[in-house]
Amino acid sequence: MEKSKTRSGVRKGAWTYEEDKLLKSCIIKYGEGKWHLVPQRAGLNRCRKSCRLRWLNYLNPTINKESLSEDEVDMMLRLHKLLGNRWSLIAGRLPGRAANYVKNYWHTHLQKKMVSRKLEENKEKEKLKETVTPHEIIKPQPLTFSANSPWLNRKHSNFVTPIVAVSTKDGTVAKYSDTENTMFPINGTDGNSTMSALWWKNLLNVSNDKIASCSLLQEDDSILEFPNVNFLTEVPNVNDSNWDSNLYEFDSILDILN
DNA sequence: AAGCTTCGCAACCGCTCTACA
DNA sequence: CTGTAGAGCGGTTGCGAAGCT
Repeated sequence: MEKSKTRSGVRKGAWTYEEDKLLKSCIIKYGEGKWHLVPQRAGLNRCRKSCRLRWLNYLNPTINKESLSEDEVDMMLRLHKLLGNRWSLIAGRLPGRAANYVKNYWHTHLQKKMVSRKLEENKEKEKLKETVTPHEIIKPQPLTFSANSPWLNRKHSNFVTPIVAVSTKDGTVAKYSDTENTMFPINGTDGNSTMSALWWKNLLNVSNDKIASCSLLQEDDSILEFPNVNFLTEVPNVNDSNWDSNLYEFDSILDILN
C-alpha cells in the first residue's frame, strides 16, 4: 500500500511496526471500543476505522494466524451456504478467525471451487433430466376411521377436533382446528359408521403457495432461506406453543447442518 | 535476467445500523 | 419523530510476492 495521506491529513496505507506498537499498547491500556478516541489516545495519525480494522484483523492476540484446517474450511462452506456473505457471522463461528480473513479466504480459495462444483452438478442434473421420466404425484387420500378407534373415543363427546398445523412460507403457522369446517361428526351408534373426511379435504385444499418447502433438508446449491426468522434477535416467548415459535437458536441450525 | 501476469491479503470506502439527544 | 455521531459490515482496491514466459 502506498504511504499517502487523506485530505484531512490522516495517514493511509500499510501500518508500520511503530504504529502497531502504539495501537496495541493503547488497546491494552484502555480496552476495545470508543474507536473515535483511539487515534488520539495512541498518538496515531490514523482514522478510527483504520485503527479498528488493524486491531480486529491483525493485532488482536486472539487471532489465529495459522492456515485453516479441513474442519474449518468445511464449517465455512456450510456456514456460507446457510448465511451467505455474512462474513462477521461466519467468523464468529470460527474461533480466532477475523471476518476479513474469512472473506479473503473465500474469494481466493473457495469461490472458484464452488463455481466449478456448481457447473459439474448442473451437468449432472441435465443428464438426469434426459434419462429420468417425471414422477406422477400421488396425493394422499383421506382415511376412513372407525368410530371405535381408541384415539377418537372421547367420552361425552360426539365430535373430534383434530388440530392440524401447517407451516407456511410467510413464517406463520396455520392451524386448522376451527370447529365449523374441521370437526367430523361420529355418526350414530351402529358401529359401522364412518367419519366425515371434511377436515382432511380442507387440509388438501390448503393452496400450495401456503405450504412451505422443506428447505432445511435441501442439498442443492441455492442459499437456504429462512423467511421471517430472526437469528438471536429475540427471545422466544416461553408461553408460545412449539408451533408458534419461528425463532431459531443459531446452534439449532448448526445442528441441522451437521 | 527481465518483463509480464496472477494471486493473496491488507486496507480503504461507502453504506447501513444503532443509540441517543 | 428527526437528526447526528459512532460503530460495524461487506464490497472493492491496490500493493507486493510468486509464478510464468
